[in-house]
Amino acid sequence: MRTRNRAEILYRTLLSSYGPQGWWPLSGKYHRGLPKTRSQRYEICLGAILTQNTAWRNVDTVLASLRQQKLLSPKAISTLSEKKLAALIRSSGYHNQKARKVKLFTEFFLSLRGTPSRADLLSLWGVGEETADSILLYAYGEHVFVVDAYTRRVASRMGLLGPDPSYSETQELFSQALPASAYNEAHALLVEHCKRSCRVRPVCEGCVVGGDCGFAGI
DNA sequence: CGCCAGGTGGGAT
DNA sequence: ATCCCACATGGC
Repeated sequence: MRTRNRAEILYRTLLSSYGPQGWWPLSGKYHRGLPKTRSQRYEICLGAILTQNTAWRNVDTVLASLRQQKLLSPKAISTLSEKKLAALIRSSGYHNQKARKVKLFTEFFLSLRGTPSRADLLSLWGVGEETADSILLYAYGEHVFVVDAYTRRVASRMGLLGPDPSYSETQELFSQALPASAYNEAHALLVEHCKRSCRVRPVCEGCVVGGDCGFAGI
């Protein structure tokens, strides 16, 4: 299908233009490949929750601060009260809700053996589709394509999908267009692309996608 | 200073 | 199923 082909071309264009992104970012550095330790895995999960509708910069501040206070571990978090935790993660926004989410997730994480199922993740209060898929892909190396607001924006503006595409149809498009080994990199590249060019108020000048996007821009 | 950021859950339609 | 809204801080 032509749409699939264009999605694949988009990925190749972004990769050759921006280079490999080396995701998931951990506090203070970037991490390539699967997390090596349980601690890194936990940090990725925490970041996935804290970054919900929030700029990564604000999340990074929180993670670095938790790390410095030796609180960046499931056991340490589990000993904190929800109120204490909320104060510690304040600058990531929605801190009251997120404190509850993190507490619930942490209990889940401590009881985990091996890789969680998507359904188990989704059953947790505060874990929706994007967060579940981010955790599966970046913390556990499962071959799941992560859809976020950026992914939908690009796909929609390029005419790969209609306006306001659903999570599942967006996921299906990219899942079928790309090899599973590229899911990790593709998501990271789409984020980078939207930060540089495909913003809410698009900066079409200098956009690497150029002619393959019919979006009029501003 | 208003806009925007790697969403989610709950309630109404 | 699909809208609509609350949730909150920080940087540009």
